[in-house]
Amino acid sequence: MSSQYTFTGQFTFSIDSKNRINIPAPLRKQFSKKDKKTFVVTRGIDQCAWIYPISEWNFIQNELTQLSSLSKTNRIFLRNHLRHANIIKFDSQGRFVLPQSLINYSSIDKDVTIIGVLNKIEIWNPKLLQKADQSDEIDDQSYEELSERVNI
Amino acid sequence: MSSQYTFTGQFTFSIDSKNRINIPAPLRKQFSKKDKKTFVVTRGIDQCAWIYPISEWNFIQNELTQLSSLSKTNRIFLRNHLRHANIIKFDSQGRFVLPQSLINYSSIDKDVTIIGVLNKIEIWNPKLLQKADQSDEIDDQSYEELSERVNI
DNA sequence: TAAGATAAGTGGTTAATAGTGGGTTAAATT
DNA sequence: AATTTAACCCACTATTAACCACTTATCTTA
Repeated sequence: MSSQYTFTGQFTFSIDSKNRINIPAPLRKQFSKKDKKTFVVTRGIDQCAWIYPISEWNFIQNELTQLSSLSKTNRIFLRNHLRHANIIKFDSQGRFVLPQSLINYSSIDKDVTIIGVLNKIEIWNPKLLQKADQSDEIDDQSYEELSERVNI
Repeated sequence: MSSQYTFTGQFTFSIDSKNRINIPAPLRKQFSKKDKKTFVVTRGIDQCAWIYPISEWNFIQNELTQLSSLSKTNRIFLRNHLRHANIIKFDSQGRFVLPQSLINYSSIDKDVTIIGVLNKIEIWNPKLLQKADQSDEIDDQSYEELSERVNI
């Protein structure tokens, strides 16, 4: 199933004294009415925060409800993926407050880089993103594997 | 069948001198009118307490009645999951008293971490949760298996 | 190209709500 | 009947969310 969202682009904004971050207008405009300015911020797998529009998140959540809590692996997985998920709305100016736990997790200081990655938005400390950019090279072998799945 | 409840997020509160714990407002708001502030607190499989809204609990109970008591595993499982279940309502401030037996079981002292895990809420001693977080790593093999079932 | 108009980003203030503590009354237990 | 326990109510404080205002940037149109 493919998403209705196709976030792209990169923006650098600042986080204010009340921990509010502005969602760049080009991304914000994509939010459909049915999502009512609502989204989920959670831990990314890398050292950043992820934002999913609520309808996207609901889709993921539906898959998670299939996992029984009798399995230990499932319990750990569910706990750690759900407890960091915050349901949030952006205000009339298009901002939201980034929870302190996520500020810590992604080592965000004053400036943030916001990038669109198809069905989600990522919030980075600019320096960490730059570092990840340099170190996280994709090797040729992985590119070969990707080429079989994605036709660019 | 999927639940109407989709609890998420993490909150750290304190338990007061009368053993009352506040249910975080974002979670409390989800309670539907038909559940009338009523829920079941019981032992979690890990060292924590689990909270199910009463309608969720009724659904689980239905599933449990399918298990034959001829099986020893079933007998033990049923016994241990049913005998610690307390039906409770939260007060007009949104608090409830956590039974002493569950305080002991989950080694709760002064602070508690409350996390939403879809159809249930977990109550933890913050230190134990942190410890569980560190020790309960999911190995690569399990991640592989999960990846075939959940597309995140 | 310049000026006006519109939208975007940033900052602060106020009002509502959430969390916490304690006290009083009703109920239950011994 | 007395003591303990649990439910209910009231009140204070801190945090959060809604609101208002200003500046900067971008787009439009003359």
